Amino acid sequence: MQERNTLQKRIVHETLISMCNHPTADEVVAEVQSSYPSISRATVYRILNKLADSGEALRIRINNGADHFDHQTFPHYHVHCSVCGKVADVAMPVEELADMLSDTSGYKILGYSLQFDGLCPECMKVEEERGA
Amino acid sequence: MQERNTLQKRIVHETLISMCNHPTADEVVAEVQSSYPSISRATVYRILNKLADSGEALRIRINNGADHFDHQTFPHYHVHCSVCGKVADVAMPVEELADMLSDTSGYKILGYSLQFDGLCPECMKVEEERGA
DNA sequence: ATCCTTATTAGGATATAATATCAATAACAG
DNA sequence: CTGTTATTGATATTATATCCTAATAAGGAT
Repeated sequence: MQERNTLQKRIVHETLISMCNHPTADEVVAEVQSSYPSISRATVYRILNKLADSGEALRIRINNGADHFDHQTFPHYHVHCSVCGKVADVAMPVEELADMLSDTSGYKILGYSLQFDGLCPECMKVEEERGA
Repeated sequence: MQERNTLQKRIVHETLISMCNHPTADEVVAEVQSSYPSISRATVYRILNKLADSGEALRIRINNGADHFDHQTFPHYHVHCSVCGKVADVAMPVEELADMLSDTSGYKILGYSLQFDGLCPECMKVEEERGA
């Protein structure tokens, strides 16, 4: 048996979808528990991680703070306000985006960070050998 | 008096520059303390933050792990191996980079995350009012 | 060179975020 | 319905980073 459909998974995912402000894991916990007090923090964290790992949600890492989650999975980017911490969507091609953002969005862009995740050649080799 | 040139600042910055593996703050602490045991963790963290905030270093946030630092400040990006955790540089224009990376680098790209930091219009307003 | 002001530091305590542990629960295949 | 085992709840623990405070020292003024 591989994976089970539990009430908790459905509730956490639906709650995330209903929240449009790029909530942190703890904000999702609070929202879930407002309707289902018996669902534990560990469960919400576990399910959010699974959603992020499987590509059903995005995890957004912010300097000096908790991870935020986004149920929108189409390719897009995020702006994070250094003062109030709000996270907002950006839906544009990325080249020279920082400048465009400064010019057109009203944001004052101070910096950005792009990061790819995946397997390096060495680890892919190991994975293949384990699988074969 | 605005800012003071301390031995600690020089040592931390020089140590970061000498480390080419995108070290975490704790790795910088260990390296610094191997030569200067009296320099405290809090000091190294403070100085690394200051370097990142002033643009003299880059902070790279990684899912499920500590921040990494990079003394190279020219615009470039990073690949993070999900298995071994290594961080490597990417020096290419970013459009459709994920696909290019998969094809040419030997990495298997599973996802990426781009994030801008700055001030949102509301916070800029507040800042301006405070300054005026 | 010496004094003064105050930015900075050392070291430990504390805060915060996320994960590990493990017994109890419940999904679902047979 | 039953058995297997993935999943959960609750809490402990870890990991990462910051806060706090007295002591130190940078660098301007004398």
